[in-house]
Amino acid sequence: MAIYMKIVTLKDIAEQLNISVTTVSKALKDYPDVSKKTKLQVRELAKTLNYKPNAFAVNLRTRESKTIGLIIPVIVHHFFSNVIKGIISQAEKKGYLVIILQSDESYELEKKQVELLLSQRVDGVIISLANGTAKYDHLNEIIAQDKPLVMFDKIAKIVKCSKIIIDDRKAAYTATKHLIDIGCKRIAHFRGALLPQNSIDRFLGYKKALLDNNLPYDPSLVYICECGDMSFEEGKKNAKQLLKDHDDVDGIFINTDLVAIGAMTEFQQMGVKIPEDISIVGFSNWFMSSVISPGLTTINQPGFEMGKAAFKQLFKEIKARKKGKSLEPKTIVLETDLITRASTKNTIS
Amino acid sequence: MAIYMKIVTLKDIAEQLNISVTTVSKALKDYPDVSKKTKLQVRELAKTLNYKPNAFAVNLRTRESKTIGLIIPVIVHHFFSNVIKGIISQAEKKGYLVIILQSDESYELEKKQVELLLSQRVDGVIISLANGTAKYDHLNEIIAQDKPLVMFDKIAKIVKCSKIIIDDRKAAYTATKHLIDIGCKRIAHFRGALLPQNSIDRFLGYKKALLDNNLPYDPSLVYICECGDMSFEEGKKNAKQLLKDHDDVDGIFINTDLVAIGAMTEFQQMGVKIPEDISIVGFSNWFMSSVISPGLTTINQPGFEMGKAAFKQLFKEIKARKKGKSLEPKTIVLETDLITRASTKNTIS
DNA sequence: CTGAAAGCGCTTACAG
DNA sequence: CTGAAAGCGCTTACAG
Repeated sequence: MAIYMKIVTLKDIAEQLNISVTTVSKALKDYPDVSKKTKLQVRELAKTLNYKPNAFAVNLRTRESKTIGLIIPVIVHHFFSNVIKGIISQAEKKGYLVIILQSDESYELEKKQVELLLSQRVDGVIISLANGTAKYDHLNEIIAQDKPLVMFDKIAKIVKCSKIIIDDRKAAYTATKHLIDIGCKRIAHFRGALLPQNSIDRFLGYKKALLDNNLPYDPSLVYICECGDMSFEEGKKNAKQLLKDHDDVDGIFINTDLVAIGAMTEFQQMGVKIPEDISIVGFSNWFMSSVISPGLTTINQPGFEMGKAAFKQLFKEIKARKKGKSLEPKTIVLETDLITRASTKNTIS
Repeated sequence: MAIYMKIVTLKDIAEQLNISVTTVSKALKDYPDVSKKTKLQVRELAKTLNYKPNAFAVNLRTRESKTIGLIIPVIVHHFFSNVIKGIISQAEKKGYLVIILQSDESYELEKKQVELLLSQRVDGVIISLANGTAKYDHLNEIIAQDKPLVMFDKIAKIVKCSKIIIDDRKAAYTATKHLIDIGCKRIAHFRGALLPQNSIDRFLGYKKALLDNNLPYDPSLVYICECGDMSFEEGKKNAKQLLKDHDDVDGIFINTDLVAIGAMTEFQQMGVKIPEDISIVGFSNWFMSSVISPGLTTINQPGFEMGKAAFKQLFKEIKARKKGKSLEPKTIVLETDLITRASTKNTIS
């Protein structure tokens, strides 16, 4: 019973007005060499018939789809979903659509997804690497096809493309220094996965803060996670292990809030008091961290801004390519800050 | 210095093998009327040259893009990001890509985004309506173009398309009944926005539970939110107002966990004890609700499953259309359950 | 088993 | 100011 609309093409408009398809096309695109009268007629009819250019044909002709691809490790994740939001909002402003894929921290999946996006001929790719990614052929293929590629958060330094990051080493240094400043002497670190550059840098920042402040660096205080993406559980597990291994730890710098919250949950169940017995600093500033109790001191990582910056950079590179230019890869470093809450002792009070 | 790869077409392969483009195309698609020998040759060369069909051309010919559109009110949202994950994971299995747009609870934006998706000629659309959506022309246009449309969570009953929902009325009834069972006598309700069907149904479930259990229904106990998407703040605001208006309330059924968490935060700051003074039940079972203290009793809403079901239904309809059939719209109701935590008094202990 | 041809719906260089 | 023509890279009905 529904009234199905016929899909209108340039040809339909041309026939109804008894002019050529060429002229219709030009009129709609406001070419200067079409008479005002014709333009008006064409536009009016196009509106009446609800004409929409067939994107498939336009894509084929113009060799661009106004669509970009985004690959992220996890979607249900405060930081990453903020990045998605940033990318989408910025893309929409410039008339671009975003195809989103989730690599689930798997290199194999990530590789397949890059292939998929390339075969869909997206105009560019934004990616945050899976923890498992240690080979970069799939990324180099994007570059070899002369397609813009922007990495953010979990990057590979060796890949020649633009990157949007924070200064992970500095942020981790600040986080650890805060623990030192409030008097912690034995500071552990839950670093998460081994591979990603940001986890390496955060570890280095932690270590440097210790050494700069005359605290010994003890490798047995650093907990690595071989697991996949079970952050909350990982925090609980590490916390339990830590209590067995070391009874003298008085502070922990934990890579990622979700892990920190897992650890706090475990500690509270075991009767360990935060911050009286152990002070905790997280990383990322998930919304959750502000509503749990005690509130979690953490490093604020600007997800939304990273997303915006990533798309802006990608867009610049897309535009440059259209003009036949090629931009030098650029690395943009966004600011972070320490947000102190009740999970670390307040020296003032 | 980078080695740019030439993009290979069927024509390139055909020329190198001295056969026709037709045969190459058929060989790659494993048509039965091509000799084994030719097929082997073609495939091998295609592989060597890293041939990838030009999706733009394929789309134009086949009139489908293997891409669907998804419009959701908010991305940074535990429930919705789970839905996204469900849709993407299912779509990937079937070789479909997903373009995601965020309506920000705005009808105007949502309308524009539908236009965008239609002009991109996606193969189908999945949507959860903005709170502000009260007109459905844009949705009917999708249907008029004979494109599959699936709604989930925030639906419009009047639109003739498939829907994936939960039994909101029943779930709200269960939530309210739980408050009654543990002895609450004056139960308030934060219903959120006025328009969306699910908020209406949840309100009706709340009301019915009261009446079925001989508790008077008092409209002044129902708090509506005219604001946009500021859920946490909304909870705080309502909680504050509630304390001013009514000092006898002993239970609240709050639409959406995030609002509930805002309310709990406010109550704790005001010295109101949960659950001793007021018991609280949320809706949606955000991860956060399990780690705050006290834990929030809530209704578990299966976001991931909803996403999967939504794509599955859309896929069925896409397939049916290809065969020239048209499926009757189907409404799928997923199960929910009550998860009791410390925010409601435990009658057993 | 192979291939010439038409066509999907646009855009644009070119001619008039 | 207008339009015929070529072409983007495929797919497929049809002929041989």
